[in-house]
Amino acid sequence: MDLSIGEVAQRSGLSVHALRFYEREGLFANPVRRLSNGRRIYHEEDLGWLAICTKLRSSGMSLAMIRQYIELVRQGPGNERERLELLRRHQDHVEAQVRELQETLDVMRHKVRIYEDHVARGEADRLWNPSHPDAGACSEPVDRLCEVAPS
Amino acid sequence: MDLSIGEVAQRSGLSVHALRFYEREGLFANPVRRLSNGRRIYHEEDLGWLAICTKLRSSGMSLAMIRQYIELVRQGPGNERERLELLRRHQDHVEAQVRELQETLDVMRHKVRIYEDHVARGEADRLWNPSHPDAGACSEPVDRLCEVAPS
DNA sequence: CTAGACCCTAGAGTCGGGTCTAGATCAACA
DNA sequence: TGTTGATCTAGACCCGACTCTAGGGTCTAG
Repeated sequence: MDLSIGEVAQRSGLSVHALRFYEREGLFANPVRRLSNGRRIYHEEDLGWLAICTKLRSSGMSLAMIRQYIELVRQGPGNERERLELLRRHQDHVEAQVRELQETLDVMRHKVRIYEDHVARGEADRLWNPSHPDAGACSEPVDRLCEVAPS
Repeated sequence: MDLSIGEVAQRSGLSVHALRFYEREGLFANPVRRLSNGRRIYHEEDLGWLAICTKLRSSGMSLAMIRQYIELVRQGPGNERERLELLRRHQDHVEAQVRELQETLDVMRHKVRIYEDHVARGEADRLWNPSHPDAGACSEPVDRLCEVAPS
């Protein structure tokens, strides 16, 4: 069940360019083999790894860190502690990201709700306009727009 | 209560370079005023906006999208629906990110737990080694390493 | 009066992560 | 047989978001 680079691209969602690039960057667990004519052959398991890779990437792990991990794997047994440490570090990192995003969501939801209210009431014209000539008492100052805390 | 660019940099966590860059990119709600000698003066409310800006950035909103938003604000009232739409779009985006990160976390926790188990049991040497000469029955194939689903 | 801290502009450089191009090879089909 | 279409390599290019440099001004303290 050999796969061409095109098939792998389709099934992994990465471009053929990206696949070649990843290979150059040493991101494959097992070196990509070639047909006698030089063309790459991949296998199902490469797709599995690419799926993980993609997840790691989309969670902000750099290619450099992925390479580090896969290098440890290629070195074989004996460095499990290091692998574990690396994984834990990224896990912490992702957890921190989630917390940050949740905070941002609080802010966003707050702002969205306020806009919804005012748009719904049709009062929108008199609000949220820091520099309108008519600003006066009715419009909110810029720092209203900029409030950070959702409460 | 005027603030110099240096003070704003300190208090916002952005570099003076970044502040000038943001200004060029049109990311300030109200245009940054200058002293007669050309130096920028900022105010407290700019810090508020910068704090939001930073949150938006760290949640993956591009400078281009932030500029779009702030341009709507500068245009004054009448475009609240557009602002709302823009905010909602980003909110959806952040929510999707959180879901993705949660999935990634499932994978990571799973892998971490397995590594912990095996490191703890001191059996680590016989596992996780796709290419070791000794591989045989004891070691896990690469696709074990690459499993995606945590269950 | 001068040193040092801070600021200015325009524009070049950097970095990560790809993406694309040129020029060549090769297989299959009409 | 010639034309697709997929692949190959090396290396150039791109984009976003800064970051830094050069060359200069300004302010304050000693």
